[in-house]
Amino acid sequence: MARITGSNGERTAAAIRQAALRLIHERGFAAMNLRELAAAVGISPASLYNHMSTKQSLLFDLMLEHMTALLEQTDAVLSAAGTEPLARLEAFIGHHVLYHLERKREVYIANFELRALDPANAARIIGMRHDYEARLIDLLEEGAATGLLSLGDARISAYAMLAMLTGVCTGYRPDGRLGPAEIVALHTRLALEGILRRV
Amino acid sequence: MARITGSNGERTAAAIRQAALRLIHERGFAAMNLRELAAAVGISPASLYNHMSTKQSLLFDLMLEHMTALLEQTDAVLSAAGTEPLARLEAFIGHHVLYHLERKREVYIANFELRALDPANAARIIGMRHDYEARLIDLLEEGAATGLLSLGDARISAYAMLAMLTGVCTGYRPDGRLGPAEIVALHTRLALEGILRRV
DNA sequence: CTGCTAAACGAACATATGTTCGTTTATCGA
DNA sequence: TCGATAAACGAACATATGTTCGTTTAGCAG
Repeated sequence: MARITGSNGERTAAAIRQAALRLIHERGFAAMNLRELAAAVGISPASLYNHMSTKQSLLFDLMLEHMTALLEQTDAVLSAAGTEPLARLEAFIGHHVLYHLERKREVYIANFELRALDPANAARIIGMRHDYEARLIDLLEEGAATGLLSLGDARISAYAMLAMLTGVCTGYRPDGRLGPAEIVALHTRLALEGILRRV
Repeated sequence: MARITGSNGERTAAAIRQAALRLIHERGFAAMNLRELAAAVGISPASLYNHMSTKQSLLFDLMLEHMTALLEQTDAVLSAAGTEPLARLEAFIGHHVLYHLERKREVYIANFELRALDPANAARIIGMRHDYEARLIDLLEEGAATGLLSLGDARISAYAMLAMLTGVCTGYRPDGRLGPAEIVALHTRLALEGILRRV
């Protein structure tokens, strides 16, 4: 066979990325094979290489796109949130939850397939993750400095919050009992106030 | 070659389990190959099969042992904690964190390699996980019923707490800044009271 | 129209990987 | 002491998998 009528590079590349997200999320990167990916896209395994250089670079590109978008969106949201510490913190939490609900596959992959990356690629993604964590740590320290927050340790608190806010999205189903807005509200309150009744 | 002087089935089986825990944790189940596992144990790939039936059953056995221990220990701890809701909840949290610090590899594997299990095996592990989650949900509802806790939703709160308490252990280093006791204390407080200053 | 490039294909290669087989020898109960 | 069993080995098998190659044809700029 040869080139297919109506074929379009951009469209195929996007289809590959979408299918790869789904398959890596379902099976894991190592367990996903390129024949299966090609079949999901509807092309032959060889044709994948018209749109990517290696399996490894496919994974890296997916992660890089995700981390870039996450950082950019976060900065935009914080800029729009003004200067009041509590508002900024709530803006961060709200955006984090919504983003993680919306792009749960990217998030899952970026969190759990780091070990599948070459060391150099992994270092780059880890660096971006640290940048993201630093945003929250700064917010917490800001809040502690103004007396708004009471932290045992800003870094530990940040990690715990991120673990909670991220982990919960893993179980999210779009057709579930709760909508995104309710999930944001519940988790904002959990993070800020815990579960103990205020007296 | 043939049987090695001093060889002992129990010892080799234990060494396989330990090495498998390490390798699966480092690389993921699909990315761990049996030649590497055998080399880590110091035997030939073929010899692995004197101690396990398939690669799949090795994974399942590791997960089953972990979930069984987790459930048994939890029940023991709760039995010892008496009847006071807050004490029981703190006992659960304390045990959860300590167990997850101590056996972080098992925990990580049980959480993230479910998809590598055969459907029947996965169903069994998922059932045990639900049992575990039910313990916490019960504790939260107990606490809410007595007015101790103020929950938006017991199930969501339970998932969020577990995500936080489990996720944080992923980053734990035995040689780190904080000891287990401090980590327990910080996270108990985070879960119960959040980060907002009490007024 | 025409030719260059993009985008697809089938086929094959080299290697990796789970597993089995036949064999060998240490261990241990009778 | 002796035989059954346990526990190891090297070698091989069948298959899976990432990737490359040469070829073919659609799309599009000139």
